[in-house]
Amino acid sequence: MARKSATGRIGIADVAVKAGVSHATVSRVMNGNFTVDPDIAARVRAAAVELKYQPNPVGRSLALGKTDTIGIVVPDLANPTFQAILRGLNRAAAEDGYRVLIADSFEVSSEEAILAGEARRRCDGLVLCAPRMSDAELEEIAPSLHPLVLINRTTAAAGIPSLVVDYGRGVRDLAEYLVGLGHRRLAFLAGPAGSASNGLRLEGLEAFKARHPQVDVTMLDGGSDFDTGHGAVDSVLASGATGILAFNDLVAMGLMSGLHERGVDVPRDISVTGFDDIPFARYTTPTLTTAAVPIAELGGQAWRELRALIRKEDHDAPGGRYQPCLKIRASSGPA
Amino acid sequence: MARKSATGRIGIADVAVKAGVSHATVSRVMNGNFTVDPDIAARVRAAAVELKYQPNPVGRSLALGKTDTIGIVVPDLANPTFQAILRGLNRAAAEDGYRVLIADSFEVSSEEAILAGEARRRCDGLVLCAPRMSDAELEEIAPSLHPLVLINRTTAAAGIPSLVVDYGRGVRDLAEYLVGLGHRRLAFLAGPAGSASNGLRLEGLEAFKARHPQVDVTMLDGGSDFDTGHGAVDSVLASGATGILAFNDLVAMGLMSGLHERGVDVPRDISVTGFDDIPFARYTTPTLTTAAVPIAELGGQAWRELRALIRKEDHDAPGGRYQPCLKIRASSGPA
DNA sequence: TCTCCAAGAGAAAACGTTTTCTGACCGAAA
DNA sequence: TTTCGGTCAGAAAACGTTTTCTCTTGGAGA
Repeated sequence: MARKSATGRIGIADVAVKAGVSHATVSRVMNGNFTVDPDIAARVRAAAVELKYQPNPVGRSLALGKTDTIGIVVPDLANPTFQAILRGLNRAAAEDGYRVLIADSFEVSSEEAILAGEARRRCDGLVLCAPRMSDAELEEIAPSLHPLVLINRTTAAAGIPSLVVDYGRGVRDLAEYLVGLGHRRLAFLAGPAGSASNGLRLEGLEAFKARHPQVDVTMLDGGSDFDTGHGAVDSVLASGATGILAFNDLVAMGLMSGLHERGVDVPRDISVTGFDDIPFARYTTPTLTTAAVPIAELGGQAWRELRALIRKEDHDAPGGRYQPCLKIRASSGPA
Repeated sequence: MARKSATGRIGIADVAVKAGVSHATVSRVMNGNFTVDPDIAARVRAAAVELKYQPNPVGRSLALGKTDTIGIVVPDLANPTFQAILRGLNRAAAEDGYRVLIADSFEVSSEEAILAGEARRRCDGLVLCAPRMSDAELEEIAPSLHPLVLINRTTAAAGIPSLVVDYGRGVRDLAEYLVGLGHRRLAFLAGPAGSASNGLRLEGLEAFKARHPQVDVTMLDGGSDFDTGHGAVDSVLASGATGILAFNDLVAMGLMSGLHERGVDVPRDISVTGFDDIPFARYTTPTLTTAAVPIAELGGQAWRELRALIRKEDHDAPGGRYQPCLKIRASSGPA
């Protein structure tokens, strides 16, 4: 009968006793060390199977100094973008035998640093997604979080790879596209004020305005979800714009829904564009013109960067800049 | 200057040396044990702050026999239902200071048991979401995973709380509703063959058919995503049904998109219903009639069940059955 | 036969905590 | 003055592994 340790679980000691060998030998056998006599190894394996021995990962982690786990900190798990990054990250990490621990800051930026630190200590590395904290704070804590990979944020701290989507370029491409269709009055339905990706979009729009002084671009306050778009119908109509650049696909969908309720036809009366190309964008009516970001791939790439850091490989060109790709669909048309 | 241990991190030993006390005393101070002289405690705290000491959770876990982490096993992280459960679970667990470790089986049911076992060993408890494994296998491994909470699956093994959504009831309600509108030919666009929740829906439909022998219900093969619905247009039209019960909202949306492309008007020509009431259901055109499941709440409840198990509280009425609630919207109308 | 070397297994240290046990010290009661 | 009891800090064990070090054994070469 299996003797149980204090915790009630079978430990390496139980196997050792059963097989009549030492702890060390059991450990060697379990780790495929070939300096063990085949007969003894077989005996140990038999004992392990019989006792249903499963190594305790916590003890293992302590001895090896690694957890085979990485952490991801996101501002909001409900956001499809972060969900996609998480998915890509988890898939890629799983292929290398790593697990993912979640930390959601629920958009409370003051908690982010503590949360990240705690997560980091339990893991071998960390992915920090679009942190809301200030540049100064990020730069200060970044070194203590190493190995660390940033997504949609950069920092001056050294040795921190950064994967960023070129939102500025994407929104500029969308604006150029609308102008090409003959639109002369555009409106930008902005995202959350503090958001770095919103800042990048604004920069892109500034560049656009510099090239097209004749085009009128109205800035409208916004947010990042359905309701934002749905609630922005009045201000959009009041702006007189015929081409609307929504912060993202969710906002665009909310807006289209609201416009539909008012009897405004998209794209005949107003063209609407989103951003992200979430899966649903293909299935709205009308289907949504947007800028596609290979977002799950971003998660996969984040893992590869992190893996290189964990393994201390120095690999070429850490970090990277992702170019969004225009998806022209039915929600946009001639002015 | 902070002396560094072999791993390069500051440990309790460094603080002890700095403050001129023993490990034990530092540990006591860090854990708010009041049997320590206030002067010494202050000295220890000062040393800890100066060295930026942060306790190593792995060492802590080993000593305490707990990780303050729970695991969740899902068949597919890309599925909005599981995302919502994860979100609810994570939020509720975070409020109690617990973290969530993800394990995605990618629908490979043969891997589920191993995955669950590995996840469990790193955590204090496990939530198993809609496992695809057989009843026999589930019953066999369930005891070894304790504390364990099941979602959308039950098992004969003792002491395992189970939170299930009454999909059968939901699909029956939807069917009754369509019949009430005058539909006499229905079609059910089924989900994945092995899925337990699909099984429950089928049971519900059987009950419905028993009550309405005059109604014709066609069964169509399906799946659980957009493309399934989109690709099912032909078979749906061929069935001659005027009321379509889609496996879930995603399938319904795909179907509506496909019907729209064919010029079939929903709900004038055909009524379509979904299941789940995902956030997007409110924003499709036409808005989607569906059965709402408080799915994120399910995640929260799963945490509370698990917490009770971890704390060894015996609480009343473990487990529970969730009744879907009809959301009548614009995708359904008179036959 | 003696020495040397290699192979292989056990003892013990290490990882970083918590906690029990032990012992020193001090004040109060006898 | 002695003893008892209580307080508080340090020593050491415990958690479950891995790994280094040490020791034994057997075989080969001189």
